[in-house]
Amino acid sequence: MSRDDGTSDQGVRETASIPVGGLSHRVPDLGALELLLAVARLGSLGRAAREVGITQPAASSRIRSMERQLGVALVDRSPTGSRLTDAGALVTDWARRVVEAAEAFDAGAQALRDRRDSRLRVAASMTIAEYLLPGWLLALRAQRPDTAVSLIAGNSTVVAERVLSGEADLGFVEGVSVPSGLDSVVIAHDRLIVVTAPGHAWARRRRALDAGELAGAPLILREEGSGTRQVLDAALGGLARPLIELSSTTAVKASAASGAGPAVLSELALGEELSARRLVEIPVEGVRLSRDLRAVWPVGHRPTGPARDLLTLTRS
Amino acid sequence: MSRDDGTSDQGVRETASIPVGGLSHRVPDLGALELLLAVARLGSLGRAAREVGITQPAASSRIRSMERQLGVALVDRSPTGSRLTDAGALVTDWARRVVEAAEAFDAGAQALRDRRDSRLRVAASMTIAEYLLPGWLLALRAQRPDTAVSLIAGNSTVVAERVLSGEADLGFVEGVSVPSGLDSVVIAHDRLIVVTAPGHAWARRRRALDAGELAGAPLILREEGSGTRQVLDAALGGLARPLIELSSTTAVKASAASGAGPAVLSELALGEELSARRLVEIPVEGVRLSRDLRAVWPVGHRPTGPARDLLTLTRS
DNA sequence: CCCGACTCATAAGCCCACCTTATGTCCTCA
DNA sequence: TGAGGACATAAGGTGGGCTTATGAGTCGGG
Repeated sequence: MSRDDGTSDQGVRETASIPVGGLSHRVPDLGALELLLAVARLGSLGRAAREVGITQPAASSRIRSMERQLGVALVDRSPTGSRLTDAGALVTDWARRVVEAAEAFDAGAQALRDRRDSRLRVAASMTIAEYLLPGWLLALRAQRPDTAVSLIAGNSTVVAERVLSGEADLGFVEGVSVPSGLDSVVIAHDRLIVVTAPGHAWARRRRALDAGELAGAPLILREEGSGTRQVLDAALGGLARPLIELSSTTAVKASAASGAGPAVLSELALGEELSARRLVEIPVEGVRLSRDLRAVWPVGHRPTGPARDLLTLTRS
Repeated sequence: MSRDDGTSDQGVRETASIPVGGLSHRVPDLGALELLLAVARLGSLGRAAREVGITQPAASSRIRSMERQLGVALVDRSPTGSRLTDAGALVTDWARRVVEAAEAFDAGAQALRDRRDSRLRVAASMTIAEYLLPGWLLALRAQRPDTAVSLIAGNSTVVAERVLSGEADLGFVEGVSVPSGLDSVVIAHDRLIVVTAPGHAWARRRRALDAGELAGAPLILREEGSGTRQVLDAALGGLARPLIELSSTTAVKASAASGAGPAVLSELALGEELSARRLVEIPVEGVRLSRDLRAVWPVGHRPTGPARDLLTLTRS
């Protein structure tokens, strides 16, 4: 009420950086987005309200304030029910992606929480824990809703220790060699790929890059010591030449997308950027940039119960 | 409208609702996630607080309550600053994806808001508006922070009308033929792909599917009338055999991922599912499942100014 | 023809989550 | 050893969002 959003922002003085003036003031909260999805699915404010556990007037008001916030009518109300407007359908689709990301967050966080006494204890490398595990956990939850999962993240050594000591029922590691004392199965392949902004010269090449070209070109990279960097250095024989070194995958992606140069990243980190063409993949040949992702367990003790379910989920 | 969602939607019970007891009670709100990202980046609660426009005690309390909610310590506080714990690093990465989705939501919503008088008015097909445009707008905002964009979404006919009448400065359409009176350039290719759960028999095939096999197999599909369905029917000569018909792309993905059968979807909708191997692509040959995505403008009036900037962004 | 069941909207009041200001404690560095 | 930064704690205000209670429009059937 007191905050009428006029044409442009009310004085947000903020720091120098260009973007971000408080996302949370312009984007409805997760509860509201969930409610919107429920309305889309159920065709009625009242039923949607019941589904998310609030009363009908609360839902009505919440949708209305969301419409005010966005400046767009989202639903057509009628005495027979509510349907999304065209704009509403679009907004709902965007909302769905936020909610899906939140679900992945939740799945991961929930596993992280119950360090102890969970029915299924998983140890995983950072990359796997970060990018793959939340999705697996969502799938597992769909099959076995009552399975509590706990997660320990660390490097291969840590994972091996936990699995061997029985602190974890199942482990996931990346890398070529399997720690001794463990049986394993390959569940996927992680591949480092070279990407550039669509406008970069390399994006118009016909030929694939060869090892020499890749090693000779200045690249946007994660800092030395990161897993990604290690794989790349190993593949090139320690020759990778950094144009910039950044400390987060996101920073590398943003930098490459803005045209600063070619970057090398795990394909796991690049789902949307590639399909939306914010970045394009540059073929490379003659360089071994892929490594296996493996599930591991103590020799002879094939996973059973929930661990076996999870393993099944992850395998092709 | 080539859209749907809703008409006889009421009957679709979706997947048997899994758990969901209110995501928003288990996931911190967007403001808290933004704050966490700021802490990760700046290494200090106080500086992070300043960046997001709150006071240091507010930030302290907010992070603390987030840790209580998640049951995990996220940051190591010290008199010299704050660093993420291991768990915190993981949570921050998951949080980043939520925030990124929210940024895309915001970019889209902002364009949707200013129907009138914006400096750059874009008309786009539903698919493009849904999946590609938010990303482009984020990129555009990075280059030209002060460009206000408005968006009209509709089918090819609507887009053509708006562009020809001057109500839109630039249009984006999908499909083979370009409406007359418009010049165009291909900016990307949308491809329908066949996907299954990793455990499905097709996922172990060696050979690519041929048209006959695809036409003969019962598929999980969007309902008749949807854009996706039209392209598929055209490619197969109207022969697509539905195993289930669902009214949203998400429902189709979920159903396929749970192993119900093979599905056919636009690759734009499948970024993360593929890289996380929740779904795997089944190669197909002998069927034309791709269509061009084109930018369009009135014959002879090449885009200038912000429209040209946007166009440049979208092209390889 | 009107009653019951459904839809959504409005009004009034409560409550808690979150913010702010004002302090205190600990550490580091010059 | 004192200045300055970083975080924690305490007390107080405010508003957003919830609830209950009610009203109004539409549909369909006895």
